[in-house]
Amino acid sequence: MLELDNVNFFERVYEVVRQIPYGRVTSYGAIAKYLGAPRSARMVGWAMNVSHSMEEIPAHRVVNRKGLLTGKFHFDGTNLMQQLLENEGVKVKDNQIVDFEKYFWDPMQEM
DNA sequence: TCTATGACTCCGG
DNA sequence: CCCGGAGCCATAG
Repeated sequence: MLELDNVNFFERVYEVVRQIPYGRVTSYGAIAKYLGAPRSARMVGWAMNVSHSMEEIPAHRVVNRKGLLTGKFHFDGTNLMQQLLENEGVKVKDNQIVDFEKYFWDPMQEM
């Protein structure tokens, strides 16, 4: 069966996430909006959920609009997501990125 | 087919 | 910024 557009949507999500520079972060909504589906931010999250079993996607660089590590619970370790971000020089406090606006990477603006 | 759910976001208070 | 409520939309059962 030929894959539908929603599969391309997933592939595009992965591609955008891979383009996130080292030490930078973005939000689900920004990616969704970049892909032309600003209302499908949740689908981006779903894409991340199934992506961890595929190629190595830096999902830890994708957080919600508040810079909160909402997906940390989906990582193996309890604080693995935070550790990965801090390893890239991103400060994380109480499951939230410090100076989120400073590290924010907007695909619409940067690409 | 319908209902529930969620790694979201926006809006009003 | 915090809280509660509503909108959105693909997936699971």
